[in-house]
Amino acid sequence: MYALVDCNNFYASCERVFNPNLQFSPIAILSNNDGCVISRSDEAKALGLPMGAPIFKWENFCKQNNIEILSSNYPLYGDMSSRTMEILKQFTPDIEVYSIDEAFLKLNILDDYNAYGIQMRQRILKWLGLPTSVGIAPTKALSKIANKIARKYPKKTKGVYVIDNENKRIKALKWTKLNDVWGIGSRLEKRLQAKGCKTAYDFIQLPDALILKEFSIVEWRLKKDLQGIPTLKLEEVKNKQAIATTRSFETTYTDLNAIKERISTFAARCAEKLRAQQSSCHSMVILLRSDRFDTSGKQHNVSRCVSFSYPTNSTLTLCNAAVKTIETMFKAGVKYKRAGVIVTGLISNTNKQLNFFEKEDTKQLHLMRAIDDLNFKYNGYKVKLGNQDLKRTWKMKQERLSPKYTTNFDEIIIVK
DNA sequence: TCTGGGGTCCTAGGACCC
DNA sequence: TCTGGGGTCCTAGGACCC
Repeated sequence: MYALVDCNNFYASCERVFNPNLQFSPIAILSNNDGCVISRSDEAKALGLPMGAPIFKWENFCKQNNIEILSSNYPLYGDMSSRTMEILKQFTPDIEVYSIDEAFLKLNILDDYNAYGIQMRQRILKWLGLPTSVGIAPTKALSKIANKIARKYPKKTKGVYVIDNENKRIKALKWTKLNDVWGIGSRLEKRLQAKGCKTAYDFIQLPDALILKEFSIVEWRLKKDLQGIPTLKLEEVKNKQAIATTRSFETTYTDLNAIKERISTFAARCAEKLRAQQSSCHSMVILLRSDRFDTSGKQHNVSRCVSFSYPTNSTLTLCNAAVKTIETMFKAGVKYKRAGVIVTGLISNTNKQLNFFEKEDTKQLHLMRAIDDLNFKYNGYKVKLGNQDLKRTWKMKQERLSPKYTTNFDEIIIVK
């Protein structure tokens, strides 16, 4: 059996743990740059504040309804997340950390799955103060649905729901709307509706042959999983395949130089992330996007891939390539709103293959180590390249940030 | 004035190989 | 008139996830 353990309203719940004043008030957490709402407490949901609401349009609404608005505090959430996962690992080593706030567990116990789920839930609540929902079923896709039921009916289920027989499975599938199925997004929902499907149950009535012919192997696997035939397995902990640094700008840019400065910083950040996990990349994708909300402006969305002759994690190499590439992508007259760098083809430093004709520049390796050491030592005062945004005229908007209670001694909670 | 960011997986099509 | 088949690798783009 598989269990899916999911923290309820994770970001909002993390804030509550350390700030009792928020215990009963509606809360909304904002995205980077304080742009839109990405997490809400149950009270805020009940008031009608939608997910993804751009805050500038909903500011008054929040004020009228006394919704507390907070900037996102990723150091706090990341730390609370790893504490949650540590607790779950006490129950089984077979765990897949699926996202910051949820994990799949493979359970091999003989009886009473419900009691087991209750135990997991209570331990996380008691030790961390975080409420969770637990769904248990024979497959991953079904455990997602069980989880949704537990979440939807907290009183009746006490936060834990187990699908352990055919009746429950069929009932759950008929209850689940297409769009609520894990793996069915809005596009797929439309295509399935055209086939006459409304619920997950309707979807699994479609014949295998039709699914393979008109959809793909992905949907076929999903169908099997929903039928109770385990097809989606627990994913091993594996190295990342890509590392990204992408941002929306706080304003739009029409000036190539400004974009070059930003893209150079994104590339530098990717290089730092690579070095931190002791790996290198052999290619890099540069993205450039115009303002999608500016309907009158010219739209221009491009991405371009660059390959290196041998795997690298040097800030110099990545920044230079990124800046050179962006020059070829930029179109004058377009208002650009977002850009990013993604490094792919990641390989561990210990077994990277060098090019036969070129020697790895060891000087650069030493330089990078020196830069990383300095940046670590003088936290906040970074050594940067000349083509990065040295003046740093922009800054991330985080006007309502809570303290880093668990990861910074200066911000630790004070008990009076 | 102000609309997130970081990932994964799949497919199609082209280039190239024997 | 007739011109194979099977494979890999790469890139771009789409869809989906939280």
